[in-house]
Amino acid sequence: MSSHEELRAIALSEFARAGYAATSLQRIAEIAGLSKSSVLYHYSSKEALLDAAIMPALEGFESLVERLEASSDRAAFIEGFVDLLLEHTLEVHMFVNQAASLEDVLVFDRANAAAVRIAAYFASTTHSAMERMRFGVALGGAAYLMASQHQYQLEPATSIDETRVALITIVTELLSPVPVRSTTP
Amino acid sequence: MSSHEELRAIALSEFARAGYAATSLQRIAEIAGLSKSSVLYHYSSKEALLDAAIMPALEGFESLVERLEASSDRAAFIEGFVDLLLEHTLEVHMFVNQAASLEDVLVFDRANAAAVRIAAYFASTTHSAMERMRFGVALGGAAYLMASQHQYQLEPATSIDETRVALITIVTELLSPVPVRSTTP
DNA sequence: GTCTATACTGTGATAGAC
DNA sequence: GTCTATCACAGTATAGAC
Repeated sequence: MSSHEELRAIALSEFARAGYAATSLQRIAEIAGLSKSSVLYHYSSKEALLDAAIMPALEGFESLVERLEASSDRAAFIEGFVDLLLEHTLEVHMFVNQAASLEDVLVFDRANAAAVRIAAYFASTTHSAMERMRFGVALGGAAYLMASQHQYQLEPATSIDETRVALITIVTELLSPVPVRSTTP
Repeated sequence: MSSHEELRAIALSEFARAGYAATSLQRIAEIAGLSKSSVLYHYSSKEALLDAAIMPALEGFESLVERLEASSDRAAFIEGFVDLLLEHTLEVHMFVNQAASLEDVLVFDRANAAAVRIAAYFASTTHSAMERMRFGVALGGAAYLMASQHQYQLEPATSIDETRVALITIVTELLSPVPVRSTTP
């Protein structure tokens, strides 16, 4: 692995674990076995390192949103969303845990904007506050679950496939028209 | 409002908005119209200020967990949980967004521990991975929704009461035995 | 491509005057 | 209770030798 790629991986892992602000270039350099200056040779600034770490996941996310807006295919969106969560655990963790505090960073701006577009899309398909909140709980909950599974390891190791199927099921249920169970006796 | 209380309120708001690490004592002092030193007269350190900001919400959370463990009353727990979310929006926002990066801070340690106790409680009542994930999505999603509603204001101002009822409904549905809709035609 | 040395800024915190 | 002055330190970033 090139120094470039290795630094990106280290940065992503440390930014996700300890937080962007709390992670110094010094620490990243130490883990890589380099000096601070060498790190800054590969990436011209700390923020450039953050950009590089997040970018692939961000682009996947943005293209997912575009496909949803173009096709309105909800089932495909849900599958793509869950797959994105599973594939980019660390980046999701960062987004969930630090998007708020990094709102002035370009790459997080774009991620936030994409999230807003999803919210706007679902808001435009319904006028019920109840359904809008179901969307929020579903997508936020799935992302949050992935983010925290990465933190606490108390689950008896559910397999990736099992996780994937369960998440798709739960999100699909929440995004479907309300079953109105109580009013059909 | 006393300086003491005012500083606590400012700190909570800034920590939640910009993040703990990214908020300097200087900034808090400026907002309060004081000097850094005066801030440090009221709270002996930055972390002491964080403790004071979070403590009331944390105690409410811990007592909620204790009541759940003692009574196993799920409905009461869900109501209490949602009410806690609505009452302590800023603190929830902080917990969701920064618990990971502040794990070495005492007050967040306790909050994390309480969250783990909830997860352990629900894990002990079922052996199905599917149900465990439903718990995670429900509680995480509700907390995440509250945290992000505070960020983006794109919702057409859902009332507190409406929000409360919707959240309780959604969480209750997710924590109920799976309806198995597809296998009962 | 990697290093040492350095500049500069901002941080949390302390001491002591008022 | 609030201030100014000062501290020691860590932060990002740059310059230049090798």
